[in-house]
Amino acid sequence: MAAAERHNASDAPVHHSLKYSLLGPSLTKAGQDSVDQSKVSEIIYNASKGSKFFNNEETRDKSLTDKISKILARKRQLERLDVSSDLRRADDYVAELELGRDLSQVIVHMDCDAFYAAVEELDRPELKDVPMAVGKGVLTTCNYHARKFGCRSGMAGFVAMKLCPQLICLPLNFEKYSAKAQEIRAILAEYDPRYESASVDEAYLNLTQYCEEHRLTPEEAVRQMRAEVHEKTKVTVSAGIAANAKLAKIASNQNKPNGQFRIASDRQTIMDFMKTLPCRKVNGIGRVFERELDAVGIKTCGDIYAHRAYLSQLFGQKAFQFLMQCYLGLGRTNIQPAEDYERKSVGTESTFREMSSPTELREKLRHIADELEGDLKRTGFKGRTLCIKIKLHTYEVYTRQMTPPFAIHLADDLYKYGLPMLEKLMKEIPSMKLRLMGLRVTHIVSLKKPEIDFFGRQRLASSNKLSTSSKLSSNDGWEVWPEAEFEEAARQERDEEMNELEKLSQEHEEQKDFTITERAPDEEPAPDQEPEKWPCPICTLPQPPDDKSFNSHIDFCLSRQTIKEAIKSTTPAPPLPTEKPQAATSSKPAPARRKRGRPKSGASTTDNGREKRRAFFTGGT
DNA sequence: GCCACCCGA
DNA sequence: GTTATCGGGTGGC
Repeated sequence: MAAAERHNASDAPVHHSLKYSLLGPSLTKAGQDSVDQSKVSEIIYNASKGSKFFNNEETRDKSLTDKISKILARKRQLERLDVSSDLRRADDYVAELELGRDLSQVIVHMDCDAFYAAVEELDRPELKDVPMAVGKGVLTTCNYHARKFGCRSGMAGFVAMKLCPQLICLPLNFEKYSAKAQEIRAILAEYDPRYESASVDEAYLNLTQYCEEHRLTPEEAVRQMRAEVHEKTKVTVSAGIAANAKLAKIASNQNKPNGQFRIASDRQTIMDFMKTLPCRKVNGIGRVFERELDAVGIKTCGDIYAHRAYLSQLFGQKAFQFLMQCYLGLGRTNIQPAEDYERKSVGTESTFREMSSPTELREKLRHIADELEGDLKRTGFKGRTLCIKIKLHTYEVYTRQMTPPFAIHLADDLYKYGLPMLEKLMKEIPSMKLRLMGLRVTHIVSLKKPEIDFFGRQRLASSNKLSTSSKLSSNDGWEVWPEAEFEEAARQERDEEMNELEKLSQEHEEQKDFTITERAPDEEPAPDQEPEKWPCPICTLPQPPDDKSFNSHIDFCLSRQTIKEAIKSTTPAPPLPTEKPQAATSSKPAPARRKRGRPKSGASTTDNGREKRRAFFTGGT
């Protein structure tokens, strides 16, 4: 007994960061201000101790500690070096950002309070007065009674039960939640028809126009909107009002639940607000990045400035830019429907009881392939690259990818190309026991005929809003090109891609090892073909799309180039990620074992109620 | 330019 | 007894 206690006492301080990490990713969420975190932490720690999950967390914690000591060593090194050029670059960047600061928009982030739990409470009002959570295994959310006990979203169910034995856990009912979400969205649309849903229960709105037209202050408009939502749907929402999305998001957490908060749109107010704001409050800074920043002496966004000369070298260019924008309180002001964002991948994965038998694992893969086929059918995509993911019983994760000779979407193909990767992993990791398997396709190709624009994004059903709204970014270049011409060009490009794909597929069926035809420049054109120089020097299409002549194809390509250039040159600041062409070979041998990458990214939205995401590290101001 | 891995929501 | 899905960044090669 005494020995055990002594042991506890001695290893507790060592595990300080681990305990903090075990508190979970949603530590900054509302409702736990009055909670004794150290007590909660002890309970979680003791409930988890010794489990495989815990051991994995411990490993991760150690390697993060190692990584941090490297960062610190690098920092000490930099402090002895001449960083004046980095300092100047940082100051130039600040000046540039400051020039682009836009305080003219009224951006609102609205967030439903404990949404899933709130919806369940509507059906069963008696649950309002007791601690209750939604989600089995892992809590998806919980009501404010439960939060008083330290329960939080993302927490393991059994841990939550340790914290609060009387906790009632309900199963998820997504249909119910999306139905309610639709009711709410209908109201949001009255305030901003181009509102952007960030997830089922969150949305961004630009109320600039609404406030002007109705002669309302932002506070009044938001109060009215929240009241209307509450009245019509019986759900309470919190909201943040500010000059940009990043600030609005932070503000919406300020007076939760059922409250609102405005950060006034003047520079000094914003700077003062950021000065004392803990970094972790910013969307995109999670547990890991928080620890890294803390280690170099950055706890609040205000602290960032003093370290500006080192950030790029310590955390990378993107993180540097992101952090400087945090310091200045800058964020994006363009709010747009989630459908305007381009999906990049479709995948599925599932956790199961540990298994190691090759036969069972193959069956599992087949099942996942079936699932993915269903998802691809529903969403209307094929994928050029197939990725497999496995999680061992130790929680170690491995991924492998390969590129089939043509874009795939059928379960048979998903399985056929996935299996070799799985088999190879089984060889590399003797007697491996798995707890999760997943498949995902990337470099996806849309099979949907309708409305795909040059960038692969879906266009709006009703495009009139775009051209008529004067306030809304007239600088994005859309208006430059007549609608009809645009549509036609988009249609052509679609058709060409389809043709190319079909060709590739057929080609494959005929000859096993297909390679992109790369003809030597001096080679003779095939006899009965028109004078041409395939592959196309502009779009690299290997051969004539359908019955198009080379010249007409070139015309099309050239016009498309100029359109793209026009759009690019009229598009404002943020350096968009460069377009990445695709093509790949099969998977490589596995060096394996842990490494650490850099953080960055986030935000999720839904198309039909499902997930999607977007970047803020790249997001402009 | 691809791949594997990691982070965050 | 610790999820599922997606986007993005980094570093190695």
